[in-house]
Amino acid sequence: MPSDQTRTAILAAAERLYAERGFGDVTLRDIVAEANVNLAAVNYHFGSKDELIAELFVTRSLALNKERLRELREAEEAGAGRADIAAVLRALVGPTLRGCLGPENQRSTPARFMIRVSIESVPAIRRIRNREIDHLRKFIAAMRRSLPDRGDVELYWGLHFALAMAQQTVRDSERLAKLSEGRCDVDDVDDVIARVVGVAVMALTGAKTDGRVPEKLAAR
Amino acid sequence: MPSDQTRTAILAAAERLYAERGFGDVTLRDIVAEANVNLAAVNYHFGSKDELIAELFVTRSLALNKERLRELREAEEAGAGRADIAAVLRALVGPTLRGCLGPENQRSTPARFMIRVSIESVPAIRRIRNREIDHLRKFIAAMRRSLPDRGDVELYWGLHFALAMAQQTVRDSERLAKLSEGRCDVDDVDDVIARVVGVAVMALTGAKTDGRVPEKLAAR
DNA sequence: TTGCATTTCAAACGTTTGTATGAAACTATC
DNA sequence: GATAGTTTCATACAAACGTTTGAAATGCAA
Repeated sequence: MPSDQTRTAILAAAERLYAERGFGDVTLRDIVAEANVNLAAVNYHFGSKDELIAELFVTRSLALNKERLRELREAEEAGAGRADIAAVLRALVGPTLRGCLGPENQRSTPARFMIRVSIESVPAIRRIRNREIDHLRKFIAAMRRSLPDRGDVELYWGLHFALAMAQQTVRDSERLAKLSEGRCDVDDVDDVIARVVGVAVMALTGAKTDGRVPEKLAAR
Repeated sequence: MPSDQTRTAILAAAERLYAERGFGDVTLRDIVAEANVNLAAVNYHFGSKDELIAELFVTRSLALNKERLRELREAEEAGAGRADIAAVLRALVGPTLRGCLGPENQRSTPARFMIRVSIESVPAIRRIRNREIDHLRKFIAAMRRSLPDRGDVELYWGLHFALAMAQQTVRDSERLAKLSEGRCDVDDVDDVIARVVGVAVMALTGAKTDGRVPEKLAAR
């Protein structure tokens, strides 16, 4: 069995650097310096730089999808098969928002890496991204169960807008903070989630809700 | 007076290539080939690659802001100083959406270039982007006039979400098209604008509207 | 220990990048 | 049409990049 100590160090270092500085200006030499391994190690263990990026993306993508689906299942069980639409949307945008916002020290590198992916879109990743569609379809199905009288087109737009608001909030939280002179608190993760979900629910139903987690669920 | 024929050719070629393929993989040699000028011309006329990008961005940024403000002024005049909130938001997101969506042949290179800027965020541009805040503040002011009983924090979030939905729609219209199997028509620009504005208005007021241009205005 | 496979390492390779150079071509003024 | 200023051009340059190489080091079974 091959020792994968070096492999793991490279993956961790690469993810950290990509999350921080983006793909554009992180070189293999940066990565191996951060990981304290030899330059040739990347090509030895992964074949090429692109394959390293691809492996990182696939791993994190599967993990994010899994967490989203876990929360979705939880929501559907709580609603006896017909989840509250707000809960479905929380399962969709919650994992990303929780991982990327909040106090500096508790933001997760994986979540910030995934945001980089959504920002920069390098060729190595663009080729694999198709599986995302199938994943999102599961959420469309859940939304359909939750709002059976809405047309599919409305559901697509609702999901699209929910993801848009969530992603843009992580991507450009700085601009919002500057614009509002700090009065929009993007570190209050629960508030941000409630806002995004609230607006998305209104987009889908026309009714006003606050998008917050109901007491009975939030208590657990 | 120096002839700026070469200058103009370079600017046009660079904008086209950047809009199409992004900053990441467009080299100076690509640009001069497209513009049919010598390699050294870029450094002669612009000083460096970064200064070329910066000039492009500043030009287009000013033009976009100008068009937005023109539509905003039009909306405020139509409302006698107190514009309909939907009209304010249309002035904000309309120019970008109209330039980037719709039939292939009528999409504008400048608009697609600006979207690239918002996607990739190269260092050369990140340094200049601060002026954007001041521009957005003018829209906040207009929104405040339009909805005087809303708190500023709500206005900030509303503007943020409106821009988020608009930008994500242009950035990833392909995913929405695939997800919906073509049933969300992102080429119907007026419909997209109405949806984005409609949701943003609901986010701001809690009331449902269709976000469409009122007949009396649409007729002009 | 011996022998073999795996892993590390320093060094180099071939490209590609943005930029610099100096001569040639062009333009306009006198 | 000679001169000075501007622009073009082929070419070169140094730096940075991902990748390759072959030898040294290491791990492990016999």
